[in-house]
Amino acid sequence: MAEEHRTKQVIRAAARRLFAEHGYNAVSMRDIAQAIGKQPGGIYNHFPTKQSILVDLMQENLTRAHAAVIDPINRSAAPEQQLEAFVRGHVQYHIDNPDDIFIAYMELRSLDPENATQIMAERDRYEVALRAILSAGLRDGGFKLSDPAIHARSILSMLGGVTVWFRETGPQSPSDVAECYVQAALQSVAVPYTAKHER
Amino acid sequence: MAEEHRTKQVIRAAARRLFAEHGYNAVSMRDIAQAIGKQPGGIYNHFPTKQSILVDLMQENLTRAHAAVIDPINRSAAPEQQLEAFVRGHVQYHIDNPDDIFIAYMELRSLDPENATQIMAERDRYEVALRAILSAGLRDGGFKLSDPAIHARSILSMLGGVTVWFRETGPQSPSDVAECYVQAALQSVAVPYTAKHER
DNA sequence: GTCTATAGAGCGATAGAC
DNA sequence: GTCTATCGCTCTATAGAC
Repeated sequence: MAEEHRTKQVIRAAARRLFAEHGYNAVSMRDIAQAIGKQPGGIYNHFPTKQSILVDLMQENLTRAHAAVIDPINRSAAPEQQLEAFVRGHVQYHIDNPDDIFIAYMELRSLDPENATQIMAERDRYEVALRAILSAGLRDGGFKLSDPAIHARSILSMLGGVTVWFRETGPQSPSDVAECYVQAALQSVAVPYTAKHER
Repeated sequence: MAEEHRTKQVIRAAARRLFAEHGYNAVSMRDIAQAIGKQPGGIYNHFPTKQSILVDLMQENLTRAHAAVIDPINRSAAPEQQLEAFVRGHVQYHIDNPDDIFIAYMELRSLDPENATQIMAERDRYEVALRAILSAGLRDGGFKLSDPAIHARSILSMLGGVTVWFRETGPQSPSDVAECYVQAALQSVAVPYTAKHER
């Protein structure tokens, strides 16, 4: 990967923080310029439009999330273990990248139509990966669920909430939080009245 | 006056729809005026500022949600039944009022500080009600959970996701969705967590 | 109570010096 | 690549006719 200009990275960092805190529409190019100690016009040497900054941040986030959560999952392991790995990685990524996650959830509607289509297509790849795990568990009898698509969205919705309140809580460590969600996710698809699987 | 009241309600309905669709900051007074077939200046005969429209919508939503979900719960019933009633009412209210719910989640940061404090205080009353149910279930042994505060937020986060995707799904009826969430919520507090050893 | 008209401020984006 | 300066536009809110 080519080394990118330092100023561009500084702009990214400032925009990420400001977009997450105030929302894309509430942040002006002047705000970003002030945050990095430069003049507003200079930003256009690195990004052609304000919208392009948002698209850049969202694309980079999706690429990193897929690499951090989906790619490491052992696709030949049992579905229960795959789901546990997914939940753990997902929660950890959310905790490690709260601003990117917040932007991803909140600013889809701030994208121009063509950009929104592209970002949502990339986003779908993430949900498809979870759905594949649930479908595998449904086929081999390890999971009990009515519809993999519904449960995939239910789990993602539940997991998505972690960034809403994690910063507000005090003594819970990231692994505590991940443990709580792993339990909830596995239970939500668990087969009742069966012996616990061996570990 | 009846005429005044009617116009104010029309403004509310238009603002609710537009704020939910595009976000508070992306909607102008001109947009609202155009949506109701009036001129922008006339809106100020009914609301002193644009912000006051948002506050009005959020307050009304919280009042209605509390009346529809919390108030009907039988506080002398078993915690399991109270939790089920809460989840069912909560999901139903979300399905019935998607725009209000979306605004409540997305536009807290668009509020001026004093308005945000007031709205969040009212919001807390809702979470406190759920926490009381979980604590009651913890005391009488019906629930097994580590921390009512954590599980209350976990459940609310999970339930909050329903409006994100419910419109996108096809054949599921509201009662199907409520059933799915009732099961997930009850399971998340009804099964004891068995700590797993580190590998 | 709704209209027309506009004030005053802030916006994204551009031009050109250096 | 950053600066100064500014264009053209949109915004919230107000003033005053009717």
